[in-house]
Amino acid sequence: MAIIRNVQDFHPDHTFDCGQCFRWTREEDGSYTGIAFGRPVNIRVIPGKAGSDRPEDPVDILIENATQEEAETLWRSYLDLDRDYGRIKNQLATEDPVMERAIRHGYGIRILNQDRWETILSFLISQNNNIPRIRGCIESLCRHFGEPAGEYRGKQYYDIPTPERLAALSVEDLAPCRLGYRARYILETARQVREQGIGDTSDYLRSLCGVGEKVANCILLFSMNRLESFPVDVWVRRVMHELYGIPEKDTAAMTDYAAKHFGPYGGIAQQYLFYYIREGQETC
DNA sequence: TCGCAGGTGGTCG
DNA sequence: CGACCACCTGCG
Repeated sequence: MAIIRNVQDFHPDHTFDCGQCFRWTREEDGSYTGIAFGRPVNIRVIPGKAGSDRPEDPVDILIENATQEEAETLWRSYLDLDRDYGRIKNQLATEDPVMERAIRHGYGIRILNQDRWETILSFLISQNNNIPRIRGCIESLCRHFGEPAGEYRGKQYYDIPTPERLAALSVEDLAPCRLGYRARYILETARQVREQGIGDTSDYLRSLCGVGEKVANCILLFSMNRLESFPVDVWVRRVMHELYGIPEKDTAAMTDYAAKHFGPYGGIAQQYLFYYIREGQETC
């Protein structure tokens, strides 16, 4: 058991359920179990020194199945704990009552620093799909083709399958994962990554089969520290239309608005808005 | 039965 | 270019 003390602006519900990740599961006690760095862990928070539990009070983060050293070297960075979200939130909420409300809703959101290949696969699968099925597809892909990553709390975990492993498969091999037409995207992308390596630019991502503007922005934001990236999906489109008055189908105008008003933190703003608008739905 | 779900690629005009 | 539209699959 490891502990990271005195953390502000972090809430597991907000961070793990704001749509950026698909392999974390909420437990009965409000903690989350998931896997990264090839290691399943459970993460929960307890009140910090202050003892109360107002949103602005610091908490201690408990990480089960990790050493204290792993917590400091891996998980602190994964959870983006060294960034000053308080300052970013103030900046975003200034003269923006919509954003102020959204931030009050998801005050504990942090942008995870996820594995790039996992993020590519995840958001290839996410297109034209719903969240429960996305999670099922990824789970199935790992179970069928990923390396065992150990047992935890009575459940066997598996890593995300490597590009090399997937590149050697056929669409028939992937059929049990029920990926639909995305199976071809995954195979072609895996083969391109095997041939060319995994690139680190927006243009590279866009060159992958099945990666368009939205998915590329998700990959940049969730795994490459590009916090200005502003993925425009149907939900964000809805917010930008209903709450900011931008024409429903004008993606470019939404992107421009984000660049102008949210600047270097467009992606963080996107997560507050996404979490805010989706809360009203309660579909998943 | 049919539309829809965190889009993309292909095909028109 | 910009505006359609098909697309696997499973659920309501």
